[in-house]
Amino acid sequence: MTETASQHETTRVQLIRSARRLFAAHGYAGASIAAISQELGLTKQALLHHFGSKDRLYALAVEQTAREILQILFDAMEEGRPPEDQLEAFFAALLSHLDEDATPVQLLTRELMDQALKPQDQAGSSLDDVMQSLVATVQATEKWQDTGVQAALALVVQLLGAATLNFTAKGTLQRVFGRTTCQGAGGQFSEIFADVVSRTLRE
Amino acid sequence: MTETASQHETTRVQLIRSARRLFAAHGYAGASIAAISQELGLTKQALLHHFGSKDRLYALAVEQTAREILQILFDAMEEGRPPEDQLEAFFAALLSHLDEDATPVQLLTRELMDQALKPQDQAGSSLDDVMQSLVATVQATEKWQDTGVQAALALVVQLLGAATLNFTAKGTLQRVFGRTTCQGAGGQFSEIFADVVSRTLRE
DNA sequence: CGCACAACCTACCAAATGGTAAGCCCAGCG
DNA sequence: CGCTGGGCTTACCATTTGGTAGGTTGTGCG
Repeated sequence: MTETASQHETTRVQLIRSARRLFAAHGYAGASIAAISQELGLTKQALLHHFGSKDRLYALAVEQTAREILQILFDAMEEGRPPEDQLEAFFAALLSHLDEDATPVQLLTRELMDQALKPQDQAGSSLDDVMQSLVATVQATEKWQDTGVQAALALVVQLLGAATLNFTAKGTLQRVFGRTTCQGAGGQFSEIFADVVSRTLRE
Repeated sequence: MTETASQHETTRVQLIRSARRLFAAHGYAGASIAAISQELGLTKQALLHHFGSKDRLYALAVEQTAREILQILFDAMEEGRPPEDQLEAFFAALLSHLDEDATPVQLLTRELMDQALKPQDQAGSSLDDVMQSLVATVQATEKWQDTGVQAALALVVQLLGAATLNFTAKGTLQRVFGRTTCQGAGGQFSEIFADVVSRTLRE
C-alpha cells in the first residue's frame, strides 16, 4: 500500500516539477493547463484528474519550490557554526543551485508579486519559513544583533534581491548584452556577491 | 493643431499611467483589457479605440515606465561629478521614487521575466538604455575600471536587485512580517543600501 | 473469473478572452 | 447650414479559458 502510494507520489512530484517550469516562465495567468498538459504529453483532463484544479497544481508547485530552498537553507545551517558562516554558506549554495536552473527563483519571484492581491487568509507557505529563518540568523550575527528586526529584514531582502535578479532577468540580460558577456558576468557574479555578503555581515 | 494633439497626448498618457498599475499588479496575462477599462471608467472598446490592441497598450506602459527610470538616471548624472557620486545619487533617487509608488519596478520586473520568451526581434526599449548607462558608469569608476564589462554588469544587476526586491515583494512582506515591521524596515532600508552601494563602489 | 481502482481519454460546457464592425454624439470649422 | 473626424457606444465574433460528465483501458487482487 505504501509502495503504490509512494509510486503515486513520485509520479505526481515529477508532474509538478515539469509544470513548475511553465508557471515560472509564464506566470500563473500566462500558463494555461492546456499548455502545461501538452508539455507533459498528456491531455488537459489528465492533469485535472491528478490535481483537481489549476490553483491546486500551482500551489503544489510553489510549495515544492519553497521547500527546495528551505532544504538548501537547512543544509547550510550546521549547528555550532557562527551565523555569519551559515548565511554565507546558504547564499553560496543558493547561487550554485540557481546557476543550474533558474526556475525556482523565477517562480517564487512571481509568487512574491502575485501574492500581494490574494486573499490573505491562506497562510504562508514554506517561503515564509525561509525568510523568517534568514532574518533570525541575521539577528544572531554580532554586527546585527542590536539593530532590531527591521534592519535585519531590510538586509535579508536586499541580499535576496541581489542574489536573484541575475537569474530572474537572465533572458533579457542575454538579449541586451549578448550571451558571452552574460556568461562572463555569471562567472564573476558569485565572487562579487560573496564579497558583498561577507562585508555586510561582518565588518 | 499642436494644441489638440498635445491634449490628445496628455489624456493618452493618463490612460497609460492608470493601465500601468493593473499591468504591474497582475502582469500582462493577468490583466484583461476588460478589467483595465473598467478601472479606467470606460468600456473595453474605448481602450481598443485608443490603443489598437492590448499588446500596444502594454508596450506603451513599459516604455513610459522605462523612460521614467531613465529620467531619474539622467537627473543624477550631472556632468563633472565623479561616477561614484552619480551612481549613489541615482540609487538614492530611485529608492525615494519607488517608496512613493512601487508600480514602476513591479511592471519592469515582470517585463524583465516575460521578455525572455518573446521574439527577440523587437529591439530593446529604454530599459536597455538604463542598464547600459549604469554599466558604463560603473566602468568609469576607479575601482571597477579595470575589471571588465562582465564584472560591471554583474555588479549593476546585484545592486538593482538589492534595491528593488523590497518593493516588488511589498505585499508579501507585509503579510509575513506585519505592516509595522515592514515600515520600520523600509525606513532603515535606504541607509543600509546606501552603505552597500558606497562600499562596493569605492573601497 | 470478477471486481475495484487508478489513469487516462473524448465530448462537452459556460464564461471570459482579445478583437472587429458599424454606428451615435458632438465640437470645430468651411 | 453641412460635414468631418475624434471619442465612445452597442452588438457581435472566434477562440481560449478552467472545469465537468461519462466512458475506456489496464493492473492488481480476492
